[in-house]
Amino acid sequence: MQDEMQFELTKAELGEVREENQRLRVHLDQIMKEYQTLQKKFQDVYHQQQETSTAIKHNDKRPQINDESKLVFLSLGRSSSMELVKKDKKCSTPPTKSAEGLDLGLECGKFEMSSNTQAESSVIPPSPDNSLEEAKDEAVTQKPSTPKRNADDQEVLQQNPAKKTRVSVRVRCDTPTMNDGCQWRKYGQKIAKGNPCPRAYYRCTVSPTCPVRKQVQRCPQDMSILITTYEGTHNHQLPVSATAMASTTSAAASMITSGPSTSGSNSTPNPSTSSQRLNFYLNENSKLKPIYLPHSSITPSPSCPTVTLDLTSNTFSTSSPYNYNRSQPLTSIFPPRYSTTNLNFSSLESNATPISWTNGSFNYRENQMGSLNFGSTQTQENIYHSFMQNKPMMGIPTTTQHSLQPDTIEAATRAITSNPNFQSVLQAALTSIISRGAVGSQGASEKSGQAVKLGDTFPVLSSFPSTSNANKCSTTFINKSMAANTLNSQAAGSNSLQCSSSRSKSTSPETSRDHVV
DNA sequence: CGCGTTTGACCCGCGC
DNA sequence: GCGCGGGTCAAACGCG
Repeated sequence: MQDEMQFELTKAELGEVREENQRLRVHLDQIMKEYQTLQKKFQDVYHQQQETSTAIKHNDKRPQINDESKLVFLSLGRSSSMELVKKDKKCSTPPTKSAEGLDLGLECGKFEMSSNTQAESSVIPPSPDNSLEEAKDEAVTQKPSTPKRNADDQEVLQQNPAKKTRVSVRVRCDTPTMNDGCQWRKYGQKIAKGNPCPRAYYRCTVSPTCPVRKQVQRCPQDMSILITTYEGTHNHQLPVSATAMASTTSAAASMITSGPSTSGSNSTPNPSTSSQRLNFYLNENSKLKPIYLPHSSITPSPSCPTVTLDLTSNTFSTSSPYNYNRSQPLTSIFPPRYSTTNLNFSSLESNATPISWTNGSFNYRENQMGSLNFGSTQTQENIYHSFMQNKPMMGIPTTTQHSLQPDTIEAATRAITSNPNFQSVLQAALTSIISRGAVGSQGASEKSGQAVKLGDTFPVLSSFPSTSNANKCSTTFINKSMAANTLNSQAAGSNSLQCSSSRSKSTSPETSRDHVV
């Protein structure tokens, strides 16, 4: 009798879960429709803007940057760099609508990134199921196995400039090196000029033939900042814990390698070109729709392109992310021979540090799990706001939230969902959360705090009609998603952003396969 | 003993 | 051509 009763109960529960799933699907469809409508609107608006900017561009006599000389500066945290703060405060050019509040606007006019133009502008073909790491792999594996330099090497370098792309990561870290999950062997140390701190040279030892090297150096301006520069791409399977950083760096590098076919002319270096536009293109129905990224600047240089991911905390005190001087390059802290592009994903909050390297590990603050601060992430209004009120994230004072325009959220969503490179960066960040959670909750049940926290992070999911069963359902959904994501990023090195909130809104065919319903 | 680090020497590119 | 500086090599050394 008891068994029968339980069977009936389970049956009823199953029915409820099915109903809930049904509701969720309807809700998802609705959101997708709304998203498509909004995206279409955005396209129209952007198309108009593009026409205007193209006209301006044609009149612009500034020389194009050299493909080989790009240093992209991605600030995923909040940089304490005074230079950045100063530049930001100086900025005067009004922001583009699409970038409002996001720090995703364009600064570097000639640096255009497009997932669609990757194949054209780069020798590295985009790989659908491999992370951008793979793309870099192809470039790097062309290197001679011997580290000795020779004429052939130089030839290859010239033929394949993308191969020398570097990714520099700036993080606050007390330990001598940050633990990125990979195995490194130190093979040299040098005192670089202008920096009292020695620069250490490491080689990847996971595979004896792995060409990847990294340089670790303290920032001369702020000793607490560790600058790790990665060069090359692993030609082997990465440890799970290493995938996050690897995909982050490769994604960033891919931004460069997928860069401008439009910057073909190798003009002479000109500081005036520093204020250029950094375009992320939205891929929508085969049309390229750039998103503008502020805090980006490029100085032409013949040197190898370097991407800098700034994961330090940013002490922006300005209330507007657009009050920077667009004519001012951000290259002051970098050698002038490198061009720089700064992609600033910083939060404007002064007390929230989403990413930190503590004890040598790449960590998101526990109390901010999954909180990717693109501008004022805490203020993802509408669907987010009620969620936040009900379940404010620990450590994030909701009372001090900045007001974020709805179109800012839309722009962010589009940026995330439309550009694979951007997605990869985010995916890497998320992967780091996931892998960390996996480590921290080994053997834990499906309803571990990790999963719940991750679920909490995604407002779309959390805003779904919720019942007690629905919660179970959503949690399962999230866990499955996350498990799939982890698998994707580990095994296949998926290039797409494995973010539930994004996925639910994505309409691109490339990402549709990631939809989990 | 094996592995990783240290460190001085060497190589090479670049600017003058 | 020369000097400088970044990057790499490899012997010596230290540690488990």
